[in-house]
Amino acid sequence: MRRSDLERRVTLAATGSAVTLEMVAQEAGVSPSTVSRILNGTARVRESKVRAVNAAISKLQFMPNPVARSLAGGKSMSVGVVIQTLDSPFYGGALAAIEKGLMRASYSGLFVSGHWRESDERRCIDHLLSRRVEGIILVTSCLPDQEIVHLSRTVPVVLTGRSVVGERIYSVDVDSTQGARLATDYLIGQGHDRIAYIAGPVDHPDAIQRMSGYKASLAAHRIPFSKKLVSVGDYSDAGGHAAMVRLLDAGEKFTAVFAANDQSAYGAMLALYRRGVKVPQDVSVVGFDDLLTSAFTIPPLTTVHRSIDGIGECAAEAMIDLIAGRAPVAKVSSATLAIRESTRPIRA
Amino acid sequence: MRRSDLERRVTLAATGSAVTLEMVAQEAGVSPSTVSRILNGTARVRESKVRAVNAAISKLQFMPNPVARSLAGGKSMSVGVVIQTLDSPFYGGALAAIEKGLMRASYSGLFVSGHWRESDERRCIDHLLSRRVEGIILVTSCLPDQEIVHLSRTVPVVLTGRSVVGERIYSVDVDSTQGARLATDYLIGQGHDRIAYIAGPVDHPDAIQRMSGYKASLAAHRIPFSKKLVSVGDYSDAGGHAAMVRLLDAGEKFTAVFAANDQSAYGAMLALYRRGVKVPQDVSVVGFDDLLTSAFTIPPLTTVHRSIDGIGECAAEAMIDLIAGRAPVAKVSSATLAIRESTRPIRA
DNA sequence: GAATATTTTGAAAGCGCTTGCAGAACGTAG
DNA sequence: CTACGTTCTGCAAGCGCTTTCAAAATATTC
Repeated sequence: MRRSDLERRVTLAATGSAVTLEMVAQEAGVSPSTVSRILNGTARVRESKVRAVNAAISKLQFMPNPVARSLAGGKSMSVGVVIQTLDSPFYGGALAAIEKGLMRASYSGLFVSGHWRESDERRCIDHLLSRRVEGIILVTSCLPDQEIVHLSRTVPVVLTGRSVVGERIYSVDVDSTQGARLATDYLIGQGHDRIAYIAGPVDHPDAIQRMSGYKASLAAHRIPFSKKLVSVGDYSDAGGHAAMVRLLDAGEKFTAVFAANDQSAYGAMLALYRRGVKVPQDVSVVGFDDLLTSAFTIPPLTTVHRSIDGIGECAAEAMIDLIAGRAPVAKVSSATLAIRESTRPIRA
Repeated sequence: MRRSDLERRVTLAATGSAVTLEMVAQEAGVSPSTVSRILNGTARVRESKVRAVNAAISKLQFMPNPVARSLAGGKSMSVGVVIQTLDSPFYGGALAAIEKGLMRASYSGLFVSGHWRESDERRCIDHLLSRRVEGIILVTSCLPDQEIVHLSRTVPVVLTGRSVVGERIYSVDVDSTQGARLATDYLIGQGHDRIAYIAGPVDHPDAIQRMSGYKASLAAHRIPFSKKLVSVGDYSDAGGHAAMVRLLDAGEKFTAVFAANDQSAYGAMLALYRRGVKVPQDVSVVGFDDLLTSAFTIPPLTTVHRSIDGIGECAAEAMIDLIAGRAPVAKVSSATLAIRESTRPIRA
């Protein structure tokens, strides 16, 4: 025996269950292989033995050791999830949904955050790979396409918020363009034609989509696009605030603002409030994401709603499919507009 | 060979790195044991061999397989984190910090959410145990003390937001009482004496602390406590909103409100706004938690600040200590008040 | 320089499970 | 009843690493 009895006992306690498959086999009077086969359904086994083994399992309260299982079978039953930041309500929701979807297939998620930094993201991926995850879900990754394609040669990849094509890649693309279009259309429908836009980070694929939705809507309604009405934020409250301040300082007139995400909208609304500009009386504000809190801002925010849960679960399911070698079936619902109190028709 | 070459190649690809410790040993001209020893620093090894091995490692780009490591060494280098909900900004922050702290000791976190349900929480714990986590961090668990003590016989436990004593239990207790006291004291210092309180769930240990801090402050300033000024919420925006509506409908007068957490405060402020009550002109509002967004509400919220990051990192460090068999050293900074624009001195 | 104390090292036995292979058990046909 | 085809089932060889034990190499002492 390698370890002293005491040590061993401690380890056993520390690992939860000391019951091994071998003990089950012995108890049931069959060989370990048989137990394994019953556990995994890898072969037909005589009914009587199945019963004996099941009895032994519940009697001994056996729980297969996933670590050993991974080592022997080469699969870890876990998938890595790279998220940019855990402390945003938006990503929190996505995470919760992914966890749920993964759990359902009895997979575990290893969550790590990349902080919007390519280098961090790479490190995270390495970490996950070293943990032998069976797949990686990239939630709004900031890595270049090519690198993602490369990664997909090692493990299946699911990514959200952007679209990359590849054999073992699945993009849960939420088509932000359409959502942005929806928001802008609505504003225009309410009579606004000087609509400011608070953009997301310029190099962010998702932000680019949103911007283009905004532009497309303007174009469709023959409203000229003006650079002066665009102020770049960074998807954060603070960024939205600063962007609005810049807009206000520039003195350009507008009756509505479309912010690339809810958090930017929060910041923008605060800046407006500080300058004594009333929402929605003087300026209408529309956000994007429909965070849980957005129904409770002052005033409650009109915003583009996408089912974060839906996206997360879809990503998880797609990953399970990919791992199983099946082609995932797409089915993300499109964006809708949650109309609340931060917008109103422009007065004639 | 057990698998066909093709299969094997696929598996290798799927697991990231095909380089094994044995290959390194061969390359360096030493035995696997030696490589292992160098990797883990478990014994002195001749300098020349160390160099050879390191060279081989970097040449082959070897990454030790944590799965094999776990199986052989009995440790999984991962700790389980049970959180109630991922989509609250508060918990998100805690999570991020825990992840960071764990990562620093090259541990991974397995995050699962219990949804405030005892049964879910138990299931999560079982899941984590079956994954052979080396410890479990319970973020505001709703399990009874006794069950936690029991769990600690299996793995070390760190818990936040409440205090349970036990040999392998460490409570990162944040003493919400003091924070609540701070907030109420401040309001009183500003001349308020009719201070409403929006409580958290009545059976929540943390909520009980906050409530008692509120009461203690009143008592210390000889202000009678009135049940009529207390309205129970559930820590959510919606709950805070409802609680405030009830308060307003009851017609009880107050010049300030202290909400048990920021989200309740958001809801309360919205209810106030809807009734045309101005914050802070008519009523001052104080929250608790200092969520990232709280600096961007309208008006920016005065709130009790506790370093969520600090708590999370502290929990992670304590867990590492516990796993290593060391006694964790406590060091959570106490709460402070972030004074912003939702409060003001009462006019005489 | 022999004898002894130390430090390094390698061989080998696992960790708990999966799985290829071949033998055992059963069934069926001749 | 023998021969042959099917199912079952057990044996044993790993998965990649850690660790014990004892042998090998080196250092120390007289």
